[in-house]
Amino acid sequence: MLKKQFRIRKQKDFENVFSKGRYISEKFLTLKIVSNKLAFSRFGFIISNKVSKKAVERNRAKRLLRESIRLFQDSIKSQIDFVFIPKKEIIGKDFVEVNECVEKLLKRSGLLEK
RNA sequence: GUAAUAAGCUAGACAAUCGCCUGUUUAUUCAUGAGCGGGAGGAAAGUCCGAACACCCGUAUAAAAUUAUUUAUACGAAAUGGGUAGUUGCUAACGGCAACCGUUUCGAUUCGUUGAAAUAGGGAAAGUGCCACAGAGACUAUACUAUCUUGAGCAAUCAAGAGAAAGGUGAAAAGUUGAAUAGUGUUUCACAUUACUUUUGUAAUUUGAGGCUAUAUUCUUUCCUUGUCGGUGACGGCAAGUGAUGGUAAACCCUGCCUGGUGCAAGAACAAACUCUGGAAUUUUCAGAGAAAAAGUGGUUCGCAUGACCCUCUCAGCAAUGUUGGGGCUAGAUAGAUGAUUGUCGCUUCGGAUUUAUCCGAGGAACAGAAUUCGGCUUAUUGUUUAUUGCCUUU
RNA sequence: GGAGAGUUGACAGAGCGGUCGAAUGUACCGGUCUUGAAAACCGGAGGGCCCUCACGGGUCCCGGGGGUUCGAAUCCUCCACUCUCCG
Repeated sequence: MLKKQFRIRKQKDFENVFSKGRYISEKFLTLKIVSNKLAFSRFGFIISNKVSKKAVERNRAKRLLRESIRLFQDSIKSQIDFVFIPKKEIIGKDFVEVNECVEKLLKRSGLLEK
């Protein structure tokens, strides 16, 4: 789980990412990225009611994504805002599958440091 | 053994590593570290009811003021609309809960009663509406078949009228149900007498037996009214009466009771400090207009976690529930915390092995996530215990 | 978090408790017209299950369950789903 500092929380920040960012998508995940002026990277997650009507399933998906990002956090370049938008298919997936998908996305974006 | 219903309990446990939100103590570079703590439910859900709480509206009173208005306190009248509906009790309140009453269904019965289940259960004897199709007629009753009387006709039949017993239609047919006795009318049969007739026979009368039946009396039964007894009451028992009322109010409506409106996105403070005009004029307050700001205005803080709270005990009560004493503090996020990966043990399914209750391997563990709080209802759902009823098997 | 509206055939969309499996339009099928098509005109047809070689017949279905009523798409109630609004 990420600290509050590293999450995107403001409406304006989300709008900024949507208007200026580029996007990459994998099986059941879409990623939007844009650079920011801070010293660190920030992450946001959007899961709408259309993904699942049950709050348990939406929270579950969000927690898995955040846990996966936490593990990659040290190797990700700074000064980037990330927004993850999962699709319906994420419901029922376990941590290993989600983690693989996140890793693929980050590699394709070229923002992973070695 | 199995199924249904009702009630109760439960919602795997422990440990390790890496993380998240938060209370408090402490350190300093003042937003970070360290120490000690806390961190989802029985439904947190649906938002179907109710209450607390906050603001607004209206009314009344008081003060300032006396044209308006403002502030404070108290209350929620009337109308409309909405809700609710056996009785008594419980509750902060409820459409909730408990006990009882009535009704219905099923079963048992020694026919006196009794067990189980269900129950939105005021008023149809205040008024209005509706009752399709069928049927003669569906609420100011009516007359199709059949019956009787009168008239027309050779006859078939037609017309007018009577009465309310039967048939038929329908969910429902005019109205309490059934029985006994008396009895009027009508009709069938038998015998006898009289009249007519050649005879067979026909007509009338008496008697006997049978069918249908107006009416009367008695008994029984449903409802209603009155009286009386029991019960706080719903209601029940008994007695009397020249009493007799179709269904529908989850149709309008009537009656009793409840209800002012909006919801924590309520609302308050901070950032945010000012100028001008007008009313009153000392402060203060109200209305209107304007200006200003590093950025931020969908910001931050409060509301917001001591409560109709939880555990245990005493007493009262059939129970719901109330009460006495003791102990406890038990989530508080806001793009929204409670997660990830493992190990051991427990439960359980399948397969294999044999020592027949153990081992090995592969799995499984439901419904579901706080968002102002609480009381209910409803819906979803894992395992298990008890009770009742039904069914099957064995003794 | 809170407040509301709706759900009828393949699609849209009417529908007084009775004559309603249900108006009407689009789409579909057949026919007329045409060399052929379109348009126009005429006619037809909902779905599931059961019986039937077939024709045809029976029964259930207006989002789902339960109730009121002689009778429910319509009235009441409990759910499911879809959509809208509130700083």
